[in-house]
Amino acid sequence: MSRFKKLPCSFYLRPTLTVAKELLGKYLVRKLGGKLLVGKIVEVEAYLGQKDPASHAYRGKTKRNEVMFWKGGHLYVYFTYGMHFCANVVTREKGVSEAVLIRAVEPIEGIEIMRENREFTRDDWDYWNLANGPAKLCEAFGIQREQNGIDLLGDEIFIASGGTVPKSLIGSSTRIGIKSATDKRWRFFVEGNKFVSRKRSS
DNA sequence: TAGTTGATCGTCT
DNA sequence: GACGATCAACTAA
Repeated sequence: MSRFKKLPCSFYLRPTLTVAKELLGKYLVRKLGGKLLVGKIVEVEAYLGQKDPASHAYRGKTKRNEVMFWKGGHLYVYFTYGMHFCANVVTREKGVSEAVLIRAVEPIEGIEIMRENREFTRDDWDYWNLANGPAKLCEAFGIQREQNGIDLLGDEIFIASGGTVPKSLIGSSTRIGIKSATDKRWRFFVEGNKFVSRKRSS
């Protein structure tokens, strides 16, 4: 799959807000059972560790958020609400607990596999609904607890270069589902893209 | 169509 | 013992 070129480690070592914006338009690639799942990233949120009251790492390192302190280029997967997983890309150098939450992707390849993973049965659910939310994305891509701490420079899961979204098309807003730090507009998404979460269908 | 709530459990206080 | 970086179903208007 030379079409999908893995991003180098250096991509993840830059400032988190920069990485967050540049992740838009890139491809999330997941190898699962010999099949390839690919989605274009259209929505992310930045979590700036100790500077950010909404971050898991705000109060310091714990067993749960340990991966956020690792070197950029790892995957931090956490379990929440008793039933959901969310995937983050760890950024910056080792010891800095910053990460980017991947909130939504546009399915590109392996759509049938994603359908199976999400157990789609209803015909009126179209594919734009497969991964337009952090927990749905993880379900569709088969990302669970075992993928916590995985190396994004490996072959199982990685981010591949793709189009870069022009600044004029990057929208920002407050982050979703959190109650603190609502003055930080660290959610970024592709303006007008129908695969972004929290958009009503019509 | 907008607002509210139940499901469900690992992690932290 | 309480709550959460969520989702989807349900209720009211």
